[in-house]
Amino acid sequence: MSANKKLPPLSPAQLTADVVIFTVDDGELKALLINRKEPPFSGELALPGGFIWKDETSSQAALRILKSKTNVDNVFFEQLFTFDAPDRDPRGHIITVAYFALVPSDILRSAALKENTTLLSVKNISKLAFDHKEILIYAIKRLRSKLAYSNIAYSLLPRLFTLTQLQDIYEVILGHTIDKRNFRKKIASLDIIEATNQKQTGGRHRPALLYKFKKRGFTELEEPVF
Amino acid sequence: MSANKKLPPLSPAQLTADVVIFTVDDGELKALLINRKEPPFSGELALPGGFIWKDETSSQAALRILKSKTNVDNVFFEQLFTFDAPDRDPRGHIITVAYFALVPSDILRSAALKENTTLLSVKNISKLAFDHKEILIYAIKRLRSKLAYSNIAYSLLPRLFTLTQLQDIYEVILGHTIDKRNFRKKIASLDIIEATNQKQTGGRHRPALLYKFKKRGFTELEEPVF
DNA sequence: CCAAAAGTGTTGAAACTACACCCATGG
DNA sequence: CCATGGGTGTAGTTTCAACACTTTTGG
Repeated sequence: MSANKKLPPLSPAQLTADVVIFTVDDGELKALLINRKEPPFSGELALPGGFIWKDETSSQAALRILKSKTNVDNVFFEQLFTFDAPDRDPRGHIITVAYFALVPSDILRSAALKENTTLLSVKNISKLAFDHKEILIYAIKRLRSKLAYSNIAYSLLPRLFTLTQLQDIYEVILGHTIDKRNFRKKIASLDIIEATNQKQTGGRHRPALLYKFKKRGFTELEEPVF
Repeated sequence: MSANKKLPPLSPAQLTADVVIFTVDDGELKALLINRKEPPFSGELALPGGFIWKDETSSQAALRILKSKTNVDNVFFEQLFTFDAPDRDPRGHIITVAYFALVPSDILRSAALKENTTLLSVKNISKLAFDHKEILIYAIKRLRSKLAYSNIAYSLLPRLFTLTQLQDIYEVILGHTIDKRNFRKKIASLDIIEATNQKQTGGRHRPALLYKFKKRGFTELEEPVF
């Protein structure tokens, strides 16, 4: 912010917001993608995103985009990184503030029923429009470290859930299996969830106790969960 | 990036880059600040920063600013966060991509001799121009977690240093003392530094062995250093 | 010889890892 | 009664935290 006597030409960049919307579904980490109908990159897959409007912050724009795709806005959501490589958009100097959000799979599955929208396992995403693959890789990395050091799993599960469902979230995102007894001991010691008196119904096996998060909102942890 | 049939008005934001330049000096964490000579916030302290020029990325702008203040550019440096609250700059909608850098204290001390430039302990920074206090607080938080999980201390020390100097870095930034023997055991187990055959001279006490980082470049660690 | 910082090991506590069997339900 | 996933404890190992004295130099 220092003053310049003779001002050099300033960057006329336009601003967009892109949102990586994750869920864990069917044992896989998936992201919501849009099948682009217009150039550039027509016919390719891209992250949901759009231009930031006047009198709107990037965070408001990202939330608007999230809500337009999923109808939810009370989920975990944070700014990731700003991408501004000069050649990232063929239309010119367009920079993007990337965000990521975590949404329970039942909500995202119905969202993906909309036209042009798909829910894809990150393992099967080979190429995306713009630099969106790079954004996605960055988002996965951030997701892993946030999951290990916070309670954000609350944002991937329904209000009531079983310990096995919770463990699946951790195993899928961290990418390795975890011993069931050790996982339960660790989660109990973190004091972030509590048992309810309800049980899961419908399985042909012993019904699981249902748990809930003590706080459905971001809480940082002192020690990692595996 | 979805196409809009009727485009709403887009944000005409201008872009700046601000850089939090840290050092550890005299047992304190300090940041390089500029005494502003022109409005807005004339006479107040601010982070070094400036408008992003045409055909320049935010990272290039931040490095340009860093180099103009310190004459170094081979130090640890990364993007922090993008701040775009609509009222953050009284001149209008100006958003900033914030970066942070770590510079050895001898270099920053001479840099701070320039006019309008000062090196201030973060404990003594009460108020800054714009939202720069918020940016500084965010940077300190990021610095703490990066320090604990990487080798970035290399960027705060000369090429050769003593174990006590290294320990001081950790104690000052993490904000608590560390047992000397435990610190040395932990650092040794991380395998990121190695002893040289040189010794520190000049103290009226037993000379300390000088060490160097095996790699002077960012390396992520698996386990935290305290 | 004195002051000052460098350097070095051990022990008890806590946390982590690996591991196997019984339980409750639906079909 | 069988298949399926739910639920639970212990022992060995590793890591962590606390703690005090000897060494080397300069003045």
